[in-house]
Amino acid sequence: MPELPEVETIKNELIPYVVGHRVTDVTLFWEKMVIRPSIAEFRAHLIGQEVSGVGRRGKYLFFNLSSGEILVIHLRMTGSLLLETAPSDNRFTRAIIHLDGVSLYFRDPRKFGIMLLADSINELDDRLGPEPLGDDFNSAVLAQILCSRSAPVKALLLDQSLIAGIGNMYADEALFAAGIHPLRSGGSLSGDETKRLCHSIRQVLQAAIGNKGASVQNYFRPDGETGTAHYEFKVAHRGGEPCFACGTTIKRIPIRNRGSYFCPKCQPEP
DNA sequence: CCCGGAACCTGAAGGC
DNA sequence: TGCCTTCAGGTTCCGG
Repeated sequence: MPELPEVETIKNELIPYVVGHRVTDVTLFWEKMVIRPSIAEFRAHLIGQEVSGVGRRGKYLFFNLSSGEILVIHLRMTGSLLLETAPSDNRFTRAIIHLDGVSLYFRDPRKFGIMLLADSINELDDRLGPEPLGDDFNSAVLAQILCSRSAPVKALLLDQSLIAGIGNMYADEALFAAGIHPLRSGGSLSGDETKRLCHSIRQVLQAAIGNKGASVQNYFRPDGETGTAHYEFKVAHRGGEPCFACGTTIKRIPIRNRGSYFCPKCQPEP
């Protein structure tokens, strides 16, 4: 599942291959993935443009185009962007962005991924909370986000309009690192707990970027390689296994229809 | 505004 | 062996 560290890794690894190159053609095998404008306009606006930069906002990846427009891509759950000349398996290729010199294959078994053209980055900023690794994110900001909320803190961490980029895996990891039960209501956290959670969020995301992301299920880097961040998971996807800290069996419960993993001893009940 | 659940999708895994 | 059900989760939409 591409979350912030995975999208950051993809961005970093795409830059040397696409920046300064021109879009020569766009092939679409699953047209519903283009949100706007129309298919014809999407292709017409894209073809001929030079990619002047690649960026990330939350879990969104975007390409700056010489026209000033922005190509926005969201990989959702199973999407990947592969730099290939001849993919060995084209079953799940939903689109190909042809550049002079290289082709970018948008692979997505579940067809949840999307692309769209935007006039500016402001369109993303309007619906997204602060970047958790940005200078403007700190425990005071997090306290403001969580206070007076009755929803489970896990659900709040997953709300992209509150904080941008945290997904199911890293929400579980950050809550474990801070020793906070995922069902605790946002408003119930003490000042000390909020500080710990803020630090844990940043530490967990930064470490995962250092490991080039976590390859559970369908995440691949542009060269087809996997990341190694999942080898360091303490609770995520470890249901039924013993906690590394205390030996207690890691539990899994549904929160907002998401599997939530935690240690019942290290993260005491609300 | 706030909260929770369904829908969008389809491969993989487990049950019988 | 094979059919059926369930699970996976990022985002948006809808109802209370």
